[in-house]
Amino acid sequence: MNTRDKIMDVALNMFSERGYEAVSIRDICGEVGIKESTLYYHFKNKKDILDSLIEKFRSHIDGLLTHVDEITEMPPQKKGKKHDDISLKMVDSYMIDSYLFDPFCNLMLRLMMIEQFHNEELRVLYEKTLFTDPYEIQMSVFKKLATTGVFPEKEIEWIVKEIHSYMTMLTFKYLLNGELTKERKKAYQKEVHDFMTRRFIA
Amino acid sequence: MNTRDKIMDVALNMFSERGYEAVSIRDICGEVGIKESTLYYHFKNKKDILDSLIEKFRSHIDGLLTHVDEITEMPPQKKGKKHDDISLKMVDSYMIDSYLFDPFCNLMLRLMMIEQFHNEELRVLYEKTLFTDPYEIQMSVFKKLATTGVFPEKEIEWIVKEIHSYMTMLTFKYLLNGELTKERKKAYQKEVHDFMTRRFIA
DNA sequence: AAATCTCCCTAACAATCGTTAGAGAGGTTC
DNA sequence: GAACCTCTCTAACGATTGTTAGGGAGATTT
Repeated sequence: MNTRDKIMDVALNMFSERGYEAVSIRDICGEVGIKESTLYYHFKNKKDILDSLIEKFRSHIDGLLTHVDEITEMPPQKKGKKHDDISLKMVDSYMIDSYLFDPFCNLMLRLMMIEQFHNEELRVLYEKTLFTDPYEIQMSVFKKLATTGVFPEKEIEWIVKEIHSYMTMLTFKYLLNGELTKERKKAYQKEVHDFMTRRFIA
Repeated sequence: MNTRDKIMDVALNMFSERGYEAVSIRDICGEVGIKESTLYYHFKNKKDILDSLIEKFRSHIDGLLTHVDEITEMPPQKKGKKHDDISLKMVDSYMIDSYLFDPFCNLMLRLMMIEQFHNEELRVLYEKTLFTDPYEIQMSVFKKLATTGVFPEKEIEWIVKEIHSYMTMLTFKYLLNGELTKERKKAYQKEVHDFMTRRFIA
């Protein structure tokens, strides 16, 4: 990892725990192992580090959304296959592993959570990433499932609201609360599984 | 309002927007209209302001929880009265007006949200106030409703989980996101009403 | 071989940080 | 009237903040 990436990595870890203003250039440089003036060779000022992190996150998210689009264009599942398979697969693989649990994304979500109240740009990104996008993705997935006839079309809106609210609550409870440990990840996954099982199988 | 209360009021407003470390003693004193040394007559140091806010919040919450206990000891509703009346009343009056919408509590919740990642005391309080307590209160209310026979007992756990997750999601989406405007409050209340209506009446 | 570019350093700048010593004005108690 | 208490002030302290000027070692280009 080059110096620039190292700075961004260390800065994100510190920003997401203590907040942007509370972290000093010297804190970051001390952890990276460089002098302050070296940091200013790679970034024009402190704000530039934050902006670069936001930019990196935006393109990361764009990549994920494109990927989700491809997934939902999959041909309909074979008959006989339980319909929770596809939804769980989508939810597990894309929403969770490469997003909520992904170390970079998880720290960025924490940073947005912390900074949203005095940084309008981050507030908008926070709302989009945690509320708008997941809801629209789930809606799109379930609308496609509906065309295969597994749900009555008119119930879809409330089914998605139910899933979305449950997963959002769990996200705040387990993934954006304290350190992201394996235990929290397991607790999160267990609750999602229980919910999906009860809602779509039992 | 005396000087001490004014300091706490201004400090909470600033802490909840920019975070504890990012707010300086001079910021607070400038807004209150006093010199820094005067602040140190009322508080022994900066941390003491935060501790006093936490203490105030704790006793505020204790009062609310006691009140909720009294409410749930109400005699069973008359037959024929729709069971959503009581739940909506409880939810509206106690969870919302005197908690989530209450200016002091709302700012404290934002402060806990911001500081939870590097203040274990606030993290624990945050988890209790936003997740544990509301869930237990709702569970207790609905268990009492069940004794009147309006719900099958065995479904209660999932009914409460459904309500709790929905309200938690809405709380983060509308009440702990941006400025707490009348529009957000209305949007929150509308979504709660729609959910309750659909879930328990339609 | 000379010149340029890349990346890091030492050393310092003015501004701001949390905090404190000590004084003074106004009211209450001996 | 002297002593005391409550509350605010002026003025300063050492430490830390973001940032910059200028230099040097090593690799690359001319």
